[in-house]
Amino acid sequence: MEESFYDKVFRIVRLIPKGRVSTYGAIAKYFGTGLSSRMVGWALNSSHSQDIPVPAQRVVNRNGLLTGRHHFPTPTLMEELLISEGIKIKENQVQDFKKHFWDPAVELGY
DNA sequence: CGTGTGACCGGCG
DNA sequence: ACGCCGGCCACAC
Repeated sequence: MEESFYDKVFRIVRLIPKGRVSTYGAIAKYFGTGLSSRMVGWALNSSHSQDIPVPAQRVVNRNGLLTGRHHFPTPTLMEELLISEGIKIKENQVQDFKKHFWDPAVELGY
């Protein structure tokens, strides 16, 4: 069973530690510069269909903005989850985003 | 089989 | 500094 490109994305997202956040671009880059960031968000669009919960709330755009919050069951759920993990959110924006940033290419060692 | 779309990113005017 | 445009790959219709 080869894992689809979705499963790879889900796996990386699940590897994001609690209290950390990552970006679509960072994950896409981890796959290789060939993959565009759009694919990451698109894959996450199917995350709801996965039996294994995917912490998609930890994935934000490079601005630290919770762009994907509209795709959650409730638009406030994403913010609530991040706050619940100790991340501070202000106006749909991650505070100290750079400090909470988790880069798979670095943390996982490329 | 071709077109459109998508939770983005980076470059250029 | 800001706004607009193209690119990039995968999947659905």
